[in-house]
Amino acid sequence: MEPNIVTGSFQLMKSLNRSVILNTIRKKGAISRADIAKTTKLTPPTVSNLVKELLETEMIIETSLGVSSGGRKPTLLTLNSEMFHVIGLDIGSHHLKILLTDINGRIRKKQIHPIPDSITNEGLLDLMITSIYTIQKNEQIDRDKIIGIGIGMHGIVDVDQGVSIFAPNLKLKNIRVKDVLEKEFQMMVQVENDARAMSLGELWFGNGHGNDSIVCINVGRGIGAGIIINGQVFRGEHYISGEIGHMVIDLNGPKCTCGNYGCLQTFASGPAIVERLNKELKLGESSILKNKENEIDGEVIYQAALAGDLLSQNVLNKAGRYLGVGVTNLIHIVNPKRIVISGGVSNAKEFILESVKETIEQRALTDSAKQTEVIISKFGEDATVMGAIALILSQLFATPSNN
Amino acid sequence: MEPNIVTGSFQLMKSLNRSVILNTIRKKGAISRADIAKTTKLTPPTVSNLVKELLETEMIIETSLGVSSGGRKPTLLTLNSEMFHVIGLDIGSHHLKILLTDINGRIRKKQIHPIPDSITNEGLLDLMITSIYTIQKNEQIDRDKIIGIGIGMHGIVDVDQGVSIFAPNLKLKNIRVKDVLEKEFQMMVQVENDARAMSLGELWFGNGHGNDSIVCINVGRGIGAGIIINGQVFRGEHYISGEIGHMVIDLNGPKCTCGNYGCLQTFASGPAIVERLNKELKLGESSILKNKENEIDGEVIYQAALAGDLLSQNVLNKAGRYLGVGVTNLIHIVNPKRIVISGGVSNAKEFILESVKETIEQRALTDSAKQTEVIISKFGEDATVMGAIALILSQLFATPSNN
DNA sequence: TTAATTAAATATAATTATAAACTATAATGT
DNA sequence: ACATTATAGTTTATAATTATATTTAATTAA
Repeated sequence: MEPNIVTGSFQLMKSLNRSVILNTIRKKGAISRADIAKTTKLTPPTVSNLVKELLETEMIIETSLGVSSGGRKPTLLTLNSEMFHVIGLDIGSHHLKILLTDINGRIRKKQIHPIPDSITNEGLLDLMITSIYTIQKNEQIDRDKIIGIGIGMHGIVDVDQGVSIFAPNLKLKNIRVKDVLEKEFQMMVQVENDARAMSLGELWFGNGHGNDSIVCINVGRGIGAGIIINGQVFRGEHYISGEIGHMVIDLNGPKCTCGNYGCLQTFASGPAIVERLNKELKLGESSILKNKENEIDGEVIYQAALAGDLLSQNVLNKAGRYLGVGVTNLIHIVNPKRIVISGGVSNAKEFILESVKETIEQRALTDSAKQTEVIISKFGEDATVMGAIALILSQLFATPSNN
Repeated sequence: MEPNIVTGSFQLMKSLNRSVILNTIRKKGAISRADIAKTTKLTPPTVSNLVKELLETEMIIETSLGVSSGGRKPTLLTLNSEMFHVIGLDIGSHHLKILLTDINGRIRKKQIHPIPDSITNEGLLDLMITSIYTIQKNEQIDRDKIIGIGIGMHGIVDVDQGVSIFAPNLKLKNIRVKDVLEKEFQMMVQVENDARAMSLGELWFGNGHGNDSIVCINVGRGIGAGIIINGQVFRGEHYISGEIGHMVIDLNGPKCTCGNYGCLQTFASGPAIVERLNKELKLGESSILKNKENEIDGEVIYQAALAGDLLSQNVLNKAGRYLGVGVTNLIHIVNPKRIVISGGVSNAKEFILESVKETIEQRALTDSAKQTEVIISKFGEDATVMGAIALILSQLFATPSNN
């Protein structure tokens, strides 16, 4: 089965130009036909014709008149953000987060539903469906004004089939998300791994904005990366690109849940940090967390560090340095312009970020590699669900490549 | 400075279709206009028109008549391989290898020139220029029948500027290869890092053929990888993607030349293997290489292993397992369909390949990841120079994306 | 021989971008 | 106030292509 060959045709030409114009409006905000022609190098009549069609489909609207510096005032065009909407879902281990946004990614409504323990495939799909109906009815938005449903979930996702192949934290396999939701709602459905969705979210709306080659690292219970190359999510052959949690950085390191030894995850994930702190406490290190062994989690350690607890600060710093080793390996392989760190552990940015940066500075091979930008996610907890929104928008605004 | 926006135009449409047709002829060999129309889904008149132009430029020729199953015999079209040629250079540490091929990558002439010790930038450029004149005159090929010059060289290469930023083995910096050669020869010049060139060579002509997402790992004095995604060389932001030789796999491992500890290179490169064997000999291990410490290099170890020397076999096996750890890390990050191993160490394939595969089988996260194909380079020593040829051909046959 | 079949060329139509001319509108200078 | 100039946007005509339909050419098989 050959992949469809992209040939030049009138259709392609037109849809390419329509897409160029649409993206120009999206990126520049309110812009006149004349300015679109200038920035895209399309001729004014071409722009006028395609703008007319876009106005008819109500994808864009004429808003106001701009200022003139001598001459007719430009009529400014913007996306018709009131008209169309997108739904995003984040399927976590214990909660389903659902978001309704406009076409610019501005949030209209956010809801959270608990996911019962030992849920089945059908149960989860039902929960997704009812949550979508609920948010849609609450906000009274016609179904045909919703463009699509994006879903970010942990584990391994077959994006082409729209199937969650394995979701370890829910103990589920082969959930046919796309099929079921497309049948129920008759609209575009995109399913993606959480870290990869996240990275697209940061690219579109967050701290990756303006770049086209970033890596987003999700440090929480596990560690996963989403790799963006040329503005596209990079998935690899079997949808497991970016599984850096199981990158071996110490052949003689601690045993990992995956069976190997010295995976990055055993050094820098949330659980690894908690474990390290507990170990140090047992060894008799002094800390304000002494005798609170049962209450300790990531947030507690972070608060203790903020309160000046040296042991907590030290443990977080160390995690940052280990993470830095993994990040440096990643820089030497993928060499992105910017790395965005998100997930639970990134909350403790004051104690993590600097040691990651220092480690890169020490270890990277070249001056340019040392200059790789490392920043914290803009969205924190909401990174995945924003990414789910971006999944749909990136389809909507994609430049066509087949006819 | 915005990147040029790709807009639809008649030019683009036509050049896209011309490129589609040209690539169809390249891939399928002798093919009729009618079959081109069928495989590309272009209409017969479109194909006829563009074929006429391609015949006029002499890029393709009508060869023979095919067989008919009732009806007019098809006239078969092929690339005019006799007409156009490509030159490839491999700049090694001690030798310059130069190759002249036809447009299908078939070798017409190969020459090797020694590179003097302590050569200067100018000296190296002169050597490149004279080697090109020599091979051109030897084969009596007009300059306007040579499409371009591809160059693969070790170290860090700025592909856009065509500058070798740093070539450690030659102790040279900032060699302005592209500028100088383009001025001298008035033709296309492409410079690329050796491992990346190599990977393109394997993709076009070698053991990556038919794939569009492979990783080629060059294991020799150092370890470097070339990553191919969607048929394109992936370079990263600062041209250092694939520098896996300095991927840390053991935080407490041996010191590397780069200053860090436990880089993959300290476990699985040629020098690392020699060093390990010497160490074992000093510890008193029995081997046919005993008391030959001064003669030992990679080739000697390989021959000893072939001759049944257990220590040599063991050392090579171990290197394969360490390499496997690095490769597994790479699989979890880049997740290619196929991995091609080349470079000096890959000569010892009988003792390396199986242990790499076993390690992946043991360590990879998912069944599909375990199934990543691992094979040895088709070209061995000539992998880089074949890649240099592929650099030019990939430009020549590139599908246009800007006008 | 003749009908059917396949290949390729030709004529004509349809689609869309492009160029040039034109209309609309506003700011500015006198 | 009014001409001049500048800018925005539309209309019309034209050019560059691909798409469709038709024709011609060359074979094979009955």
